Amino acid sequence: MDKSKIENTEVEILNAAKEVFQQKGMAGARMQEIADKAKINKALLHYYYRSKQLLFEAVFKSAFTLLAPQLNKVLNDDSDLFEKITKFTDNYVSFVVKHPYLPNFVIQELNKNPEFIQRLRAEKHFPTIDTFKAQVTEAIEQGKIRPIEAEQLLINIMSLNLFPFMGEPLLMALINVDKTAYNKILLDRKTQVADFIINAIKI
Amino acid sequence: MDKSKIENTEVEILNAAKEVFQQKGMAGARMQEIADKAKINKALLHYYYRSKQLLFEAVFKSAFTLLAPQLNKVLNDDSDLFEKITKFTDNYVSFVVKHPYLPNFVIQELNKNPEFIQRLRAEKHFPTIDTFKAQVTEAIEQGKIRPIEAEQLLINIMSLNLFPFMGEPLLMALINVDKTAYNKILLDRKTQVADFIINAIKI
DNA sequence: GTCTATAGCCAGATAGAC
DNA sequence: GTCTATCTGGCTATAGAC
Repeated sequence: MDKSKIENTEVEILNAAKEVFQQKGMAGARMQEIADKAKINKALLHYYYRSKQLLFEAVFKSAFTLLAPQLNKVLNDDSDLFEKITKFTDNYVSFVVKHPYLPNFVIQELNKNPEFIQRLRAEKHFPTIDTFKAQVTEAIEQGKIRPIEAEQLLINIMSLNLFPFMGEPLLMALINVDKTAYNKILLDRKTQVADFIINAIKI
Repeated sequence: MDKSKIENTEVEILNAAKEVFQQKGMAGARMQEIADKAKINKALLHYYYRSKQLLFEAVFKSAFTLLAPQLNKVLNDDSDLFEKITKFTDNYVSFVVKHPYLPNFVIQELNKNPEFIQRLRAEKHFPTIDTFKAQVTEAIEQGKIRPIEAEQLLINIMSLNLFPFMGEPLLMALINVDKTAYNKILLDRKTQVADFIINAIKI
């Protein structure tokens, strides 16, 4: 009744594969390392997933499925605009603490295979900007925020939230702090990023 | 007197290697592809650079040497704070148009080899935050901008400028536009990003 | 389903002719 | 300096025993 007995081999492999692929990417990942992490042998990887490519695709799909709802919190949650921004920046930091390599993995592999987008778009729950756009337009008309294109605002929100994690080593070097101090800075962003954005747009 | 006759083989190789490494990363790059691009054979790559690792390091160093002065424009240019932000966001877009894969390459390889930072720090012209920090502190004391930590402001400036390029496929999908429309949006950011930041901090 | 052993391929690196 | 040919190791994938 141990948890590891309940989870079957297929799941063990997928979890190990997530770790390795997300840290090393498709090109850098090694089937041997995944097998070692899953405490099985290489042959079993192929028994369950046929090829490295298919195992990778399972990992990628799973990663995107986890990331998409996070992004959707800005786009298709029906709370007030400022509240959404506040909740999103708070939530997102917590999400990345749990899955530190995931967003960067998704973005890098999308960069290398832009055609993945076509396939993802077919899935249900693929985020769309329409609701967010209407909300921004309305807030502008009501004089609540300065005029700004919804697309630009969305890019800004995403940038301010995703980049501090993706660019961590570079940013740590630039601001000249160690990992502990940098983590403190990231936690502060849970509230500071929303304040920054709201200050930028509110009238 | 053709340009390609003046440039020697070593430079041709480095240029080809830049293209391949910056697009595919260390793990994904192939020596054969670099040789093909440089219109020479694989043996010559080793003749000039000994190994893939050393060729990669030459490319990485060259890339960082190009990127560092760009980042320094925010940190150690002695113009006024608002003016710096404006100039930086304008310049940076132009820079990435010329070197589309470079910033992402540097960041990804730093993520995979955080120890590179130690070596880079030894170089002269490594960007430091001190001047920028003093400038932010002063602007706050003078009541020109709201209180904000210089580190957070720097992270915000970097995020808003670097991420729209690194996350292009993801952002294109989210805001549901094609490459042409997205490029237009990026060009608009030349001025919009600075406005956004200044609105966020000015009193 | 899980293992060991190995086939087969591909990439980095080298030898040696010119 | 530049080439062709080849070595060597490592990696994906499969065969086949249990």
